[in-house]
Amino acid sequence: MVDNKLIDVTFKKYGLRKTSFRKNLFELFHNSLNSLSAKEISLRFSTSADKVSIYRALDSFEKSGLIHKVPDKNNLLRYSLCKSECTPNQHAHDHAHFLCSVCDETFCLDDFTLPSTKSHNGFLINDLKIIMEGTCVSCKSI
Amino acid sequence: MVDNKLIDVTFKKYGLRKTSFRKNLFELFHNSLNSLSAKEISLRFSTSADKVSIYRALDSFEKSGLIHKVPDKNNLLRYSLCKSECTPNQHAHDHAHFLCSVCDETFCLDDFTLPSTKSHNGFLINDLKIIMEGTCVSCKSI
DNA sequence: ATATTAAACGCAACAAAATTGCGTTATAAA
DNA sequence: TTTATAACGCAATTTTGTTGCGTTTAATAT
Repeated sequence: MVDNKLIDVTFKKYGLRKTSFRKNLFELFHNSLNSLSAKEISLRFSTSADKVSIYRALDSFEKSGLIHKVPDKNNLLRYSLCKSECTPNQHAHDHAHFLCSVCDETFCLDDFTLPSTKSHNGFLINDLKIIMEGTCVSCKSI
Repeated sequence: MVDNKLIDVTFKKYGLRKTSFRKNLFELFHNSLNSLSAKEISLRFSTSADKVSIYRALDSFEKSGLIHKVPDKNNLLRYSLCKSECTPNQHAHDHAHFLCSVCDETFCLDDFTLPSTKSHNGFLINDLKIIMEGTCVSCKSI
């Protein structure tokens, strides 16, 4: 369960309306160790949430800078909670993403440092991502 | 236009049947500077190619090691021609991928070296990709 | 050259993911 | 409390990719 104060502060910071659905969605992200797809979100809601609301909420959360897209093994839309430093315009994701070949989950490896380059052969680089594939900690030990 | 000898050699190497459709598809990849999605392929064929044939050919080309999946800005299946060193089992893609925010195209940056790590915090890394976003050379100069 | 066999084709149907439209409801601000 | 607007929820639609299956075509053996 997430503290009401955190919800207030967060929603205010990101300029989001506090509807009960979006508060639940935020809680879900907050309590999830890794990323979420629309389908996973749908399954985790007891009261069946409309998929359109899910998609629109995700879109809105992303635009505000609260969550960010992460890669997915099956090309699904998939999101993770942003770090507190992120703003709508500037995301501070200096971490790598890890896709587990066994469980298909996506993990953020927060402490993996990315190379910092601004351009390469005339290509202007605004954003650089590292995506790893392999076996995650949990699946390794099975 | 691609030389018939190249087609012969390539299809033999990768164990592919020389159907007229697949020869055209190979030519298309060979003449493309960057990557192709199923939709783009479809549009580039004058004689409307069946989409199922496109998907199956792409799958077959990929499995043989002739082409490889590249990331796409809109979560589409997207492929690029492999380097000659690639085999069905082992791909030698030590390059970064660049996604242009303006034209949505994906480019392979062949000479961008990737870090080589085999594990991180208990995660076993089989494959590591770098994806850059920004403005490509062509779009920059517009 | 011809027959054989197995892959590739092409069409229809299907499935999953995501989007659009629109009238209704709920939130934030005036 | 009123008002403007964002969010909701339902249906319908679009887009992307897949499966099934009978037919065709290419590679191999005869």
